[in-house]
Amino acid sequence: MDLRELQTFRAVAEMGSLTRASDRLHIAQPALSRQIRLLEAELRTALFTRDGRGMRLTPAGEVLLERSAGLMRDVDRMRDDLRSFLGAPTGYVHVGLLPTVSAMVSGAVARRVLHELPAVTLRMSESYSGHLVDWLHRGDLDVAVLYGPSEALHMPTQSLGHESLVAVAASGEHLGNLAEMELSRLLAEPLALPSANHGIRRIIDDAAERAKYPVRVLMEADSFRILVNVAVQGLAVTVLPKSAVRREIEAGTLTTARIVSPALDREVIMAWAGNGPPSVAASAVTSILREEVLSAFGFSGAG
Amino acid sequence: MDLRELQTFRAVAEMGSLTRASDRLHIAQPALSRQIRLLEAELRTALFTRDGRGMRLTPAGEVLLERSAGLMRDVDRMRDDLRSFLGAPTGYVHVGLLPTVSAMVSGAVARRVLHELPAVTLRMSESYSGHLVDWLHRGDLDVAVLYGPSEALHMPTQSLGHESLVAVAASGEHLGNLAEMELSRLLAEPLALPSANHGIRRIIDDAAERAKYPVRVLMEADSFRILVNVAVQGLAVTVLPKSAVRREIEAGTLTTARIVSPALDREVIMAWAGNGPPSVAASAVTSILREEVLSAFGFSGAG
DNA sequence: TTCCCTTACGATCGGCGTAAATATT
DNA sequence: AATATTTACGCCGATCGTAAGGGAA
Repeated sequence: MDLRELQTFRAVAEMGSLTRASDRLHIAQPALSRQIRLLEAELRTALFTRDGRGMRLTPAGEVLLERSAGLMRDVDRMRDDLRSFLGAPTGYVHVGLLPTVSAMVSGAVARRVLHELPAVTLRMSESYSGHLVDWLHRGDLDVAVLYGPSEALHMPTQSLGHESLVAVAASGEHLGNLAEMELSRLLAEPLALPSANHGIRRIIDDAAERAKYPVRVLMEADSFRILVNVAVQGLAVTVLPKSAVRREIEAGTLTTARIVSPALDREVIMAWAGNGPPSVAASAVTSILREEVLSAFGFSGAG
Repeated sequence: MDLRELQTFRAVAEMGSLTRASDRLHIAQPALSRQIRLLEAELRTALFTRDGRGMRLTPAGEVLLERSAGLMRDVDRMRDDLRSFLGAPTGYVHVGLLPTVSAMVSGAVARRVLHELPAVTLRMSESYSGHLVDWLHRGDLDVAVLYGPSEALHMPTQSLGHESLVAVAASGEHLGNLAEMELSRLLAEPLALPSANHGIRRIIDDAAERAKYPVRVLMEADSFRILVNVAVQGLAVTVLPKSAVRREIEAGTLTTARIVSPALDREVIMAWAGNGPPSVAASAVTSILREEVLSAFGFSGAG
């Protein structure tokens, strides 16, 4: 068993065909056929069934595909760490960001990593909490910025600070010049919110339920950009972290009001995949990411 | 980076010399020199310092040696598991046993594994609790039988049952024909015990301390065979699990008395290394081991 | 018939082993 | 001077790519 054979196996398994894998790997099909044959001989187990229309994994093949994934990651990370040993952090780092966080820090993080960690290949993915947590558990992400609470994540986390949520509406509409707005009053406005189980929505629903207020939304949208656009149009009021709409506030297109009775906020945390210590490169990127999040959210230090 | 290169690296690092590693690997020195050179080139890091008297690891080399160990284990286990997929469990299984347990079950376990799991290469190591726990944590052992309590081991465990300790002496000496003996009376006899921090000794010391009895030992010996021999000579009384001296009891050379006020016992547990699920072969051996321990100790089922 | 995997075979590349050179204590 | 690593070089084996063969839908 060879790392090259394993890589070939994975490509074939993912492509479902020697022909397509040979395109991706830039190796002739017969060579791949031979590698798979040798691998199956060594393991004394059929990894694929050939059905004249491609290659499909046997149960044993499924097992190998699963287990080899972690192995290949470990190898890559070890190689990167050794290369980082003398000189600059080197390697591949995959960061997960929530859309609102991404909007605030992705540009600055990208710029700083490019300048300060030139040997690091950075990948940033933007998605929702549930997905990010899954990816962390699967080891696809090195680090992610999410919203708490951190319990039940079953992985190492660090709190960065608490961020308050504000009601957001087009300037001159709905909110008037109010600096504060009670939750009960907010819930009477026409609302555009994310759908159930998204971070912000859950906070609002929980607070409303505790206070026995009903929540009636005008429309739901699972993208904070859509929500911002809807608010800009003056169609509805939405709820967001204030820093996510800083630009629109400065441009004068949106106004905000702090929500009170109760005050709504959420905890910003960093989370790491639990499998082994982070790579040198991932640690370096994490430092930058932490600094940028703290500064973008106006947090002081550790939360 | 290649698994073969990694294996070569590890051999050189452990031998401290290309020449000696070439003996062990049955490969000419220049070939090894070349492999190391290529590996260092790929990682862009010196792994060894050459000082005319051999090869010594650099700090980067130390890191690679450490991290590659887990990797190679993972590879081997994956290969074994795939080979076990169709047909009989296959591969290498390392079992750790305490001396007393080893005396009772190692023969039966070896026989059954040989017959029932012919494709498994079994290795059994006998040592004391502290060592076994270390080896489990380092991943050197697949499974071990130890004594509880299982707390603070920080690894998966299963309780097999509680085993009572008995006072052991040569027939006709010290114990007379007593079936039971109070702890206070036991402590007045000339005692041969393991030294502090060994499992049985700790139980005795703890019980004595709780009852405010002083513990005075005639001699200490960190081997249960020595203790048995000392007891057979009629020189002292010792404390052991009854099943460990079953043979001598049947031969009539030793007699035992159950210890009461308080009754002393210890929990027999199995423990696994926490890193990843056990291999197919390890699971199969574990089943046999569990059955043999339960039967040797006269336990009924799960403890 | 079409698509895809397998077999066959010549060519190339990489790695091993022997032998000589070099460096360090 | 002795010991151990590195360099040089010829040889063999492994793997690749091209081309032809074989099954299944």
